Amino acid sequence: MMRTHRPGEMRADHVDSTVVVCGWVANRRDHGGVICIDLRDATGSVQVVIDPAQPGLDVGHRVRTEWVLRVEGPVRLRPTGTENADMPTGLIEIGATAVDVLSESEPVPFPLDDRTDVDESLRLRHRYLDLRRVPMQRNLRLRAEVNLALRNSMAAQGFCEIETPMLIASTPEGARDFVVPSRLKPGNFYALPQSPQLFKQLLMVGGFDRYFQIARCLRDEDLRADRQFEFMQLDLEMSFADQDDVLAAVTHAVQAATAAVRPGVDIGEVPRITWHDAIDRYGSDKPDIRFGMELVDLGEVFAATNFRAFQGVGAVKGICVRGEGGASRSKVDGLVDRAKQLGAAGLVWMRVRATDAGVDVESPVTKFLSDAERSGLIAALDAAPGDLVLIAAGERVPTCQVLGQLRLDLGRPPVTEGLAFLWVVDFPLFEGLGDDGAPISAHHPFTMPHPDDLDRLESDPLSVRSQAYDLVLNGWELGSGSVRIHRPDVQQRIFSLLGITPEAAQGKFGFLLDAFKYGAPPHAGFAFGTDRIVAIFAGEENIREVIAFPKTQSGADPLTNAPSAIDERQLTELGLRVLPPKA
RNA sequence: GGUCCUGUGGUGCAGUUUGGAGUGCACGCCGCCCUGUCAAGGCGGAGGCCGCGGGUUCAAAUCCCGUCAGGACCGCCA
Repeated sequence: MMRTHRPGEMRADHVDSTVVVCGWVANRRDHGGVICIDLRDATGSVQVVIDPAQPGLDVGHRVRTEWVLRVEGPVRLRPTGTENADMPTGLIEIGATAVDVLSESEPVPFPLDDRTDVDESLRLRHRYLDLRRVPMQRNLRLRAEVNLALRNSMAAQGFCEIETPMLIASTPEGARDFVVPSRLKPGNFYALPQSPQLFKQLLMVGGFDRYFQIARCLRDEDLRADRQFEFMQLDLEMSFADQDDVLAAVTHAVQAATAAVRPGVDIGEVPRITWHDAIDRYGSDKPDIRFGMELVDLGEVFAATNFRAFQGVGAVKGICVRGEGGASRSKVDGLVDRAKQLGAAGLVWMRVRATDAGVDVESPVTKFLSDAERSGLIAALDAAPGDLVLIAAGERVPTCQVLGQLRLDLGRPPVTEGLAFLWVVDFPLFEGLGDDGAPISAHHPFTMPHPDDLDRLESDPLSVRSQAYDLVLNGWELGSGSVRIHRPDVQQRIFSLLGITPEAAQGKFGFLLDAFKYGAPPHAGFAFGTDRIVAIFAGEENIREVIAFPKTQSGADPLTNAPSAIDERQLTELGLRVLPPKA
């Protein structure tokens, strides 16, 4: 028998039983006549006490950190005064009667305690050691809990789990594809899926009603703290369902995931905000609603202003930063620079001060403002002495976005604080006009326009709302979905608006359009990134901390050295030749 | 493609602003001592391409240029 118990499970009620435990040496304290070892496995650690004078136990002096031991002996209460209240197993210890060295270890390249903040590339090069550390153990087990809860929730809601292929046809839309050369058809390529989007719609045509998958998605775009080449999504699609049905199903899943990792926490109904309101109030289509500092419209206050910068603009908006009125001039100048860097023409700042007459503002632009304007903006922003007011003016959406970013810079709580889910609904169907004058899909070209806006599709496309929606958590975009177009005539109108000819559409998505000829059910779906939701649950700002083997920012894996060159023979087999590097 | 930050014994840092001997701290490692510690303790010791290349200088970890690696961000991510 290899073991009878696990180190972290040992408690006082095991006293007097003889146990066998296995694990790694987390720490050793060799006092000469007595040796204390903390033996660790996935469950935690327990103190093993070795008397090296006993026969066969002098090996205790040789034992080093990260050696793998099998220890046999009675569990006993620690002598009075030597208990360790900081350890769950701190009341007891194992008095070793036999110690087998199962594996020796060279000195490890970095400490495996959780006090040391080790360089990340070193951690990744020895990820198998990093994984032994408490934070990675905790994060990956948390991730497994979330996956399990999501899967159980989907199953309980009657969704059928179906795998879709990894080797698919490349479509030029969207993100850059990873491609895989075909051996049997040299010169041709598969693409790795950016998402199972088209397949899940085909599954609806195929009569599967409710599909889900925890799917691997791949996009060859530059990496970020919240973006890897490969990432996981809870992907789902529902037939005979509308937007509310999808939102309810996804809400159920994230409620279950939250409850799994935060026992007793019920996120309740997830609030909804329209895209328009999100931009207006938070300057973002993924608002972090854990804190206030909302954007306030000052258009009325400055309707008749003599201040040039506020005249004839789409919007004048302000935020009130509580208690920042004492900010240094250099900090305030930094905010102005930041606003300009974000594309604003400028940023007006005002310190709110108490005066004999009440409250007033102090700013380089005060002389351009009337008494009514100053009191009006103070009232509109509910500003109090000691506050800092920031005002931007210009085209509505970009102006809101600049203030929205400043709001985050100045007020965003740490990632570990709070869970604020939010639905953002009524996205515009198109996000703008391309260079060729044709509108650009905000979501993807299969998104159903809002029924009330359908008749403006051709006349005023940019005003058309879509039945697309995003799920946001603490200001992170978790995922998005939409009601899909299932009618060929509507799809055709969208394609022609987008400047996609019927021939081009047939070439790119012909199989989907063909499928829709044979009785496509109305359907809608969603997908959200599980790496991101797990990272937030884990209190990590970086999804690499919740991925077992992530890539670096340059897309490399320091552990396996991917990507790497391949043999000439492999290239020949695939009909490929590598070009010399650009000079 | 771009902006910014970082790179110093195995690890984490200080030293770089103002050039002057690889100087320092903590951990780890090796040896000896030690019967109750738990980040054990005491004594002793080993360990350096200061990321790499070039330049300036009598002299470069330090200044300049380039480059590589890691990170944050912009672009990009239907």
